[in-house]
Amino acid sequence: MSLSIKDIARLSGVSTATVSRTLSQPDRVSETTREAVMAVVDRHGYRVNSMARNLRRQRADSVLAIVPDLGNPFFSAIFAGLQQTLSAGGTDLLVTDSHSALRGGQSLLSHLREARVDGLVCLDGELPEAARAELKAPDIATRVVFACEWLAEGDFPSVRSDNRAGMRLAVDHLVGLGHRDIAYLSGPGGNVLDTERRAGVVESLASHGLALPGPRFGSGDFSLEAGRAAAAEFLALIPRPTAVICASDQLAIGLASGLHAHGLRVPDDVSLVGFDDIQTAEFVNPPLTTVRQDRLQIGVQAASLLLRQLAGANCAPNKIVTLPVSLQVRGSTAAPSLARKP
Amino acid sequence: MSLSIKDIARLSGVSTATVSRTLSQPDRVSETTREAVMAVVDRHGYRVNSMARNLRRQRADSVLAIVPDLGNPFFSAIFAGLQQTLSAGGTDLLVTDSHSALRGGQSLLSHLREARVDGLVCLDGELPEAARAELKAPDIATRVVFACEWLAEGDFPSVRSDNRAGMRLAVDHLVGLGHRDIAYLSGPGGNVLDTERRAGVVESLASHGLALPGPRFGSGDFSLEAGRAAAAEFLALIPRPTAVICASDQLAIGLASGLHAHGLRVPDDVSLVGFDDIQTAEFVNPPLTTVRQDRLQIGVQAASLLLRQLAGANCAPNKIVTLPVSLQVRGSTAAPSLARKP
DNA sequence: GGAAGCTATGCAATCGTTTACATATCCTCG
DNA sequence: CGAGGATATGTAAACGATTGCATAGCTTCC
Repeated sequence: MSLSIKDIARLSGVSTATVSRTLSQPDRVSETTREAVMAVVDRHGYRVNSMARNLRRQRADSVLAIVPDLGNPFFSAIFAGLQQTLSAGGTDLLVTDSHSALRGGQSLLSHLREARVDGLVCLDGELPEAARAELKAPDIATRVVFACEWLAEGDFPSVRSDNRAGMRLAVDHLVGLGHRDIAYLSGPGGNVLDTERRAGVVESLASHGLALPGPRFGSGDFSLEAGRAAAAEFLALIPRPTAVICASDQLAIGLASGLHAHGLRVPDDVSLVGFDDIQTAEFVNPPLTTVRQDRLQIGVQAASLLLRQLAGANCAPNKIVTLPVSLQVRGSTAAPSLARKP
Repeated sequence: MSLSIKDIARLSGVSTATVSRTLSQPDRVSETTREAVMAVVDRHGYRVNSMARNLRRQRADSVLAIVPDLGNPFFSAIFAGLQQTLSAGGTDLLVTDSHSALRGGQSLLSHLREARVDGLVCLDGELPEAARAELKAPDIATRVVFACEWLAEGDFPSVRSDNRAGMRLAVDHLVGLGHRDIAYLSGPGGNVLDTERRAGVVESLASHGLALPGPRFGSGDFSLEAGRAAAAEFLALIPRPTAVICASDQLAIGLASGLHAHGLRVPDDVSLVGFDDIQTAEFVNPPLTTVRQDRLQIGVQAASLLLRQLAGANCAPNKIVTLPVSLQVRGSTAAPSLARKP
């Protein structure tokens, strides 16, 4: 079909070695030769065949990002960050979701094992046990970084937001407004983000001499529906909290909608804080006060961490990059209403 | 590093040819041999090296999706659809955005030309002239499909929503509510979606004996900011329209916010219709009436079209798949207020 | 019993590069 | 002038699979 390096060599009267060198190490050939070869290359629009090159070089020049759900818009900005950094280094980005990666008993690592990619950016912290075990093999572990979520075990390098600091901002904000009865709406049980965020809330409340109301509040995932469903649960809490910190924006938005359906107003009756700062947060009514994660930056950092790792700069074994977060104060939080106190 | 087919051959006492056949055409080897080989394969966790296989087979088993902006959450669902269909056929999904694909005078096609991918799903209809020209080369054109957006020229296969039908739904809805002065808020000039949607509006208005107000209204992109900026422009329209159909949800949401800032209420003073049905549409206040595109399905169809194309089923040269849309009626549209008429 | 047809396997070429090593040319310097 | 060191290029062996062709053993059937 298209021309190979042999054709170019023949057409320019040199050996394939010289053509190869002209293309990848131009200063290793004489100017005369270089110009002659390049002329032929340009005239015919020759491009090296990356399969052959990769086979020979034993690298794929690409990495795979695994997310829980490709359809979740939360990840877009992270992809943008990954791509931005990777493409600058000539590396391609493949994407998949855990579900299809694991379908049919497939290994999470098939891409790695088949040498289709050089490394993995894993954005899913809830992998099945079998997958976790595989990741820890010594020749694999050095090619994986986690981002956003991570594994409690295993010491993988990872990039994450400062979840605890975020919750401290949220708690301080609410306490500053005068709230004392503050609840935490949980995400998926066992999820590392949920665990971390809850711990952050507990920790910060404690520093104000406060504590969460007894029972765990919320169950299910990070979704709108779970938030909506939690409204009924909220109504049963005694004493009723004046503010709720939610494990995600989706939960907060869902909860707001559920509370509204039960006749409660935000922030008049209940203050709400989310986590993530998804685009929608700014547009719900009232706009959601939330902890903002810099998702683009998570992508950028994860990519560059992985790239360094692959380059053999095995500098820090269990390196963890923690990114700062900020509180976006909007309309869903206000001082608790005094009327309800007595 | 890891085992090659030679090692497996040696360990199981057969030739590499037999190992290869055992793995890819199991019925071509005897049961005895198959079991012996598979035992060795399983014991050592052997996986074929895809670089070598791809080089030999002259295919990459992967396709590249090119979007205008990876950070735009609009594309998430499309990626999910693409991935879902591709992975079922053992094909990988690479993603990039036009910007990085074209950076540094790179060709849009470098991935194709370098045999890194078998085909392209292009979701960007606003490619620079040079890129368009390249795409039309005969050996390239058969490996490309467009989705969402497309090129007016060139007869590429493409998957798209029924933009005109969507606008007919919008117009009929508004006219049914009693609106007669309906404006169209344009997206980027020259964008094929904008052109098509505007034409849909014009066409449908005409069938009701109506027409757009004279001057083009709106300029810039599909973004929130452009919508917000268009509010001032809207106020200058005489007579002032009672309803606006926007080229995208983002534009509609931005416009709503701009109008609000100028003291106009939606839908009391102006009705608004968007296009896309992005997640946020449901949560803005008032919730946005909009034309819903099935983005997952766009992905699914685009992937299967490309796969068929690559399989050589050159059935339909300039095949166009048009997907149905539906109108989501929400709170941003209402009958025009009578008070303003006189 | 032998030709014809299967089935199961092996041999070796091939895919398109990169690169270690060898070679040839030219320059420099004592 | 000849040794030694650059510099520029070529030769050919990988990289790890797939597959056309050849071969050997077995059936089958007249």
